[in-house]
Amino acid sequence: MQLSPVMESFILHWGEMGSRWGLNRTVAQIYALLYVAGTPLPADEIAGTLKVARSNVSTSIRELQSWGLIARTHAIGDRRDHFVAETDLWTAALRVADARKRREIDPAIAALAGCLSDARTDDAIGKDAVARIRAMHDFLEAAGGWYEDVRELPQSKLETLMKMGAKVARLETPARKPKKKKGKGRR
Amino acid sequence: MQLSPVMESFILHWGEMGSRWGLNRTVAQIYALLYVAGTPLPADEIAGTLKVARSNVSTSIRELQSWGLIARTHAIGDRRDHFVAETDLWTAALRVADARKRREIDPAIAALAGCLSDARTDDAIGKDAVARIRAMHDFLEAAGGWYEDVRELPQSKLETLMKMGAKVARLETPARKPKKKKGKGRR
DNA sequence: ACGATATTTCAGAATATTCCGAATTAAGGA
DNA sequence: TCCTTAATTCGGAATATTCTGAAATATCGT
Repeated sequence: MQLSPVMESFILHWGEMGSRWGLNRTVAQIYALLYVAGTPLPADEIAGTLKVARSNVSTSIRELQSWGLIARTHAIGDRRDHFVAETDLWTAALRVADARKRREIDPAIAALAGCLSDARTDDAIGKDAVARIRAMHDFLEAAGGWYEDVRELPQSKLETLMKMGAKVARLETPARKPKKKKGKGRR
Repeated sequence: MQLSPVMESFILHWGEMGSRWGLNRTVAQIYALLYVAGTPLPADEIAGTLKVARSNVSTSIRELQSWGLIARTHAIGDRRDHFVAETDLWTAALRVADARKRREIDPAIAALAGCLSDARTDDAIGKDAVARIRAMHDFLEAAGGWYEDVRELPQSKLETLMKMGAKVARLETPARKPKKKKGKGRR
């Protein structure tokens, strides 16, 4: 696929960004390419466009699928798999959040629970240290529970909530000093 | 400092976890150590306890400070710097969120804005591709704006909101099918 | 079943990151 | 000031990650 200058720079920026969020460069770039392209692309064309090995694309695609960020499609008269990016950004963001919760938060909670359980037979640890570990466990559990609650809301509702911003809470704190902002108001 | 078995396992788990969130192992372990210790510790003792080079501690401490996760303190009659972890987890989480927004989200928005600006003179890019880039820009900007709104709320209000969970939105969607859950209800 | 094309696997090369330790700089105290 | 101790810097070693290219495997049409 022929990349225009802006597409190229978009993909490059995404590569950077992705690596800060725990994806590797290739994975991030493939998502970016599929996202701008907006049309299904076969693996070899992805490899050619991004100038990476075909095998690398194969691995990266598997990872993107594990995040739920791309889907496999087919074109008639073409045996090759084609891939499309999830272009709805709410959906994409929630997929990533789901995956991170499942892979990182949940195991962390479990590990902390394990620590707390072990702490009962560890006579070298202080009460307050245990209390701090418990605090962290409870904090993560509360955050996870909140996420699960919010996650069940329909997307439209989430969008509304986000547009409302802090107004939700303002209902309960009517008297607040007005926010001073230098830039032009958003939205 | 003498570590009990549970403390050690806590620190080890944190090292794992931290590396998934973009910190390196040493940085994460130092935070974990200071967090369980609950008391200020000098750099050389941190190095000794975690069995890492003193210089590594120096570097890692600088990074933890840049995240606002630890603070420097002093003990009378001791020339050495001592360090304490931020033990309030709300504060810590918000500090990390602030830093990530500033370091990652804001620059990404700027980069996308740059792409959009350049797109006006890029005649090889399609209208719909530009529209998708714009969609991503707007999405991030909306998320960032929401975060700024929410960020200004006092911590107590945030805690309340979190405890309320999805009930906030339920006010506006009164008729929902009851959630079926296998486990015991939380809280 | 066979050949053609598509995909995946994997060992090791290339690259990037983390970490150590020696050297340097900074900060007291006498 | 000079000596002692604390802290930092930084080159390069150790380690971890990513990427490639060749080989193996799978899939499809005939």
